[in-house]
Amino acid sequence: MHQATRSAAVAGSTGPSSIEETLSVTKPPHAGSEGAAARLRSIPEASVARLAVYLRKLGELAEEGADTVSSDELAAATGVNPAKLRKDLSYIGSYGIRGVGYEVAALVHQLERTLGLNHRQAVALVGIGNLGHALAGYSGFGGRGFPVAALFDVDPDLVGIHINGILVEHIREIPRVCAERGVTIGMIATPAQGAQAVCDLLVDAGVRCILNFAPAVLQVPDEVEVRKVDLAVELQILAFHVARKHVAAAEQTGVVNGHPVNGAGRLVP
Amino acid sequence: MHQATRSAAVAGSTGPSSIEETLSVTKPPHAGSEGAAARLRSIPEASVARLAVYLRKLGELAEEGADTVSSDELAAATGVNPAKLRKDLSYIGSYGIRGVGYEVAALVHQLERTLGLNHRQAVALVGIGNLGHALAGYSGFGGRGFPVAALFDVDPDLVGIHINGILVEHIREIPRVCAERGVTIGMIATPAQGAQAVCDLLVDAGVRCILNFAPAVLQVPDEVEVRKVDLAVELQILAFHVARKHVAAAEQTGVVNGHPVNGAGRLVP
DNA sequence: GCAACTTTGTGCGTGCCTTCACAAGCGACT
DNA sequence: AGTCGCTTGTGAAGGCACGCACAAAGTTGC
Repeated sequence: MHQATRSAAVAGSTGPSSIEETLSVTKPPHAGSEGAAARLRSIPEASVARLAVYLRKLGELAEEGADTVSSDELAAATGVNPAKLRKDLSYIGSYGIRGVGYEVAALVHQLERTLGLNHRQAVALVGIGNLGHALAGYSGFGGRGFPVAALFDVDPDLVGIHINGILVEHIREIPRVCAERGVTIGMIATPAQGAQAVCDLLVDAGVRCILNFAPAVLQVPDEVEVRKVDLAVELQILAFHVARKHVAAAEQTGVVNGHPVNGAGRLVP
Repeated sequence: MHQATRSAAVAGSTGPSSIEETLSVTKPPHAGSEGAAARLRSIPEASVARLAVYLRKLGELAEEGADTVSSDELAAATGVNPAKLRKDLSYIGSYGIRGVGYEVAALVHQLERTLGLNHRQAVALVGIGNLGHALAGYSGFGGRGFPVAALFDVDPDLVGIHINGILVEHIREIPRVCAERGVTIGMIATPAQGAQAVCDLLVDAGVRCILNFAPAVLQVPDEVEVRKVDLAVELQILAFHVARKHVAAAEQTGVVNGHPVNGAGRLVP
């Protein structure tokens, strides 16, 4: 494929690069360094994803004027097992009060610190097509500490226009612009063909975390983190469940769309 | 919360409702029914997601005129361990030829059958805002067997207009329109506040699979499958990794942004 | 027809994630 | 001050998924 030094980034729910470091908690002495570094490294990827969900709900609760929440309340509101929630929160420290619950404000603060939201993360978006245009205008980003700092495309009709006050520049400007504006996160919303080239540009520009919307598998160096959002795959997973429910229902009645089926789910001729 | 009879649908990568059925392969005799139904039910959710990725790559290979692929080739192209790929494919049956590989055309056919793509899945999209508009115009759906059959919103300025030739209708029409057009999959791209109400309408209309883009946890009956795509959470996960890499780099040099840090990653005053 | 090579299919060990269950701790009430 | 009730934090167990490594099976070459 591309190069042997590159690792394929699948980046589903189980991130590969974070797992291999997990054993570092077993590292011999290095005594006294039980601080943020060691703790951050040991949080399971699955828990990190949920921490972000807790944080959002806590924000709502804070606006409603809540002082404290119990793990049961927060778990119910976020659709999570209460024990799992407590374990998730225990990864970032003991900020709960037994017999009372968690202090909302304090927990929000700690979660934001853990998730790196105390620093603004400048985001660059490449690919101003259908989806890219929507992402560029999505208010949910800037409002949550992820200002879109740069837009890129190759289409001469798009380069030069402004979206939400941000200039669309040619992708050849990626290295310069990303360095100037301190971009830490890149989003790729190009067609599949161009995705790898854009990814290489971002990596060369020093971007180490990438959110990939293109239906392509990106090859990146080990130190780069890629997460993939694949809408077509999401729909296909749902289609699988539609089919599953369909067959399950057929087993009950023995009929699919008016045609009898045998045990193998095939139409009986 | 809403009702006790509803289960919270988190639906990350590990779907809850599909797992609990997995033991059904151990179900006593029912001899001879080792067909599609039992097989479909026992495929792990993680594998289903990868099957969709394999299918896309196989489609490309077919266009390039490839007759067969080995598991090693396909695994490299999709960023997956070859053994894992073979195990994934084994869930849908033995369609490989030892010493040769997999016949591309046959495998595509079997994957499409398993993923329920041999039937067209009509999709309804609710919420024609920023993101919804992009989704409505996203060519990746219709081209892959997921025609957008209906669009809904509450905004009177949007109801009545056409997008890609499809009329935007008021959400109060959801029950009628979804039934008429045989909608099997719903996509929710509304703001968080309205998501639950829209979800209830879809469920009442008979939709059993939902893709939720709204930053809200939906409460649904057990028989409904919800998958969530949360862009803000994706970015926060990446922000976590930015922070992690940042601290890791600081441990190497002992310096963050020109400020010395101690083992806990805090600035030394 | 036989041997050597290639590739699939899978049994098995390992490790992560989840969940249960309970001890420890904190507050309130008497 | 002591006791009761509630909630956190965590040890331990079970389940699922991953990946190695090898046997089974088919193909190619002689």
